[in-house]
Amino acid sequence: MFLSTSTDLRPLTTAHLAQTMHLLELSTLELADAIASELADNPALEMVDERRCPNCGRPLPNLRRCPTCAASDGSGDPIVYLTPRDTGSFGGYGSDAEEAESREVQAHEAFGEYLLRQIGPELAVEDRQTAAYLIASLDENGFLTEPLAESARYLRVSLTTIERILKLIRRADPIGTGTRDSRESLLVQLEVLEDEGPTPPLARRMITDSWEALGRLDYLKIARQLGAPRREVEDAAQFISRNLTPYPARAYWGSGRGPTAGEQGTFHQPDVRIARSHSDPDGPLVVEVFTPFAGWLRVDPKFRVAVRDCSDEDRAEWGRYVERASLFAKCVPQRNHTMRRLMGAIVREQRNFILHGDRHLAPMTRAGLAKGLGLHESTISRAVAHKTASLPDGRIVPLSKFFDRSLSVRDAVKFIIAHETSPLTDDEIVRALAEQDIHIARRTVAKYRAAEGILPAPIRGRALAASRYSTSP
DNA sequence: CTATGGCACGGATT
DNA sequence: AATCCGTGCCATAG
Repeated sequence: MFLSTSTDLRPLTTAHLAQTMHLLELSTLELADAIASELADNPALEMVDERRCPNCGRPLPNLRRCPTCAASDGSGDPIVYLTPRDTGSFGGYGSDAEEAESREVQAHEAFGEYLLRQIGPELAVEDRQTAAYLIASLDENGFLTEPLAESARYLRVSLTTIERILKLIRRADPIGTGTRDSRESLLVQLEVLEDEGPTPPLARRMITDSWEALGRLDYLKIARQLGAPRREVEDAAQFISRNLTPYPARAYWGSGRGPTAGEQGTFHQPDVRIARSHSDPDGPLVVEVFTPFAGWLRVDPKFRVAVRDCSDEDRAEWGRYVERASLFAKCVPQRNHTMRRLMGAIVREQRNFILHGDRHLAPMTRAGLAKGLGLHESTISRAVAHKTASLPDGRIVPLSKFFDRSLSVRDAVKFIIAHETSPLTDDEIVRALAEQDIHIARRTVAKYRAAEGILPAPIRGRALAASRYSTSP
C-alpha cells in the first residue's frame, strides 16, 4: 500500500525550497496552508497528531498550556508561550473561496467557519447542522437574539440539544459568543476565567444583580445593593473592565471604531494575543503566539524504512524527500521559537503602549531589536511582516505598528485638537507640542492632521458653527 | 497676508 | 537597492 502511493511522487520544485526559508514571513494562517501543501507534496513528511508543547516538545495530555513554558521567571518580563490553534487548513477544502457578494458576508461566513472548526471535534455528526444554523443566526455582535424554543421547533431538535451545542459555542474563541446579550456574555467569560484561576468573588453578583449600576459605574449604589465595601466593588469593576469584553465578537472584525480603514468588515484572526494576567493585572503581560496545529512534524519512520529497503535507483530520489521533510520539520519549530523571542522583546519594550495607548509607543526600530536579539535585521522584518496582534483592550493591530515612528506624536496632535477651545492652526499646534518637548515642523503637523482625517482649522471652525444649527452631527 | 496642500529632496530604515 | 518619512519651498485659496 505504501509503495503504491510512492509512484505518483510530485517533483520537488525550487519554489518549495525557497518557501522553506521564508516560513517566518508567513502569518499563522499562511503557515497552516504551507504545511498542508507540504504534507500533500512530500510523502516523507508526517504530522503526528499528538498534543505537545510547541515550544519544549513535552507531551500535553488534556492541557491547554505547557505549565513549564507558561511560567513567569520572576524577572517581570512578559510571559510568552506558543498556543496551538486549529486553523482548519488541514480539512482539505480549497483555499480559493468563491468571491462573496459583499465583504460583510464574507467576514461573517469566515467567522462562522472559525467557530464551527473549533467545536467540530466535540460535535456529533447529526449535531453539525444544528450548530451551523445557530452560528448563522448570530447577529453582528455575535449574539443570538432568536428565542431558543423557536430554533428548536424549526430544526426539530430538543431544547436540551440546542443548549448543549450553544454551551460549546459560548466557550469557543472568542469566548462569550452565542449568548443573548452583553450581560450573559460577560458571565460566560467570567466562568471561563474562574476555571483558570482566582477571580474577585463580587464580580459575578455585580453582573447578575447590579447590571444597571455597573453600566453607569455607580460604585456607591452597587456597594449598597450588594452590601459590600466600596473598595472591593471598585476592584471587581476594574477586573471586569480589564478582563472581560461586552462584545467579544467585535474584536474579530478589525477595530470597531478608529480610522484603520480597509480593515473594517474583515474577519481577522490575530497571530498573537497580548493580555494582562488576570490573576495579577499589574504583573507581567501574557503573550500567546499562535501556531496553526496541535501536533508535530517529523519524517515518517515507515518512509525511512522504505528508503533503506528500496532499489538503488529509487533511493536517490526518495532520499531527497526525506532530507526535505527533515529540514521542514526543523524549520517550523524554529520559526515559532523566533516568533516567541521576538514577541517577548517587543512586549517588554512596549508595555506602556500596550497598556496605556498610542501616546506611549516607544521609539523602536527593527534594526535595534535585531541587535538585541542577536538576529539579522531581515529576520526581524520577515517576522514582523503580515502579522497582527490583539491587545488587552481588544484592538487588533499589525505588528508593524510597534515600529511606527510617528504614532505617539500623531496621537498627541489628536489629543490637542480634541481638547482645543477654538480651532488651533497648525502653527499653534506646533507650539503646543513644543511645550511637551515634541519638536516637529509645521508642515509635518499638517500631514499628521490629514492622516488622521482631521479638517484644517478654518473649516473645523465652520463645521463647529454649522453643527449648532443643524440636527445631524 | 495667513493658513494649507503639492511636489520634491535627502536621510533614515528596511 | 528600494521604500518610507520629515521637511523646505512655493503656489493657491480665502
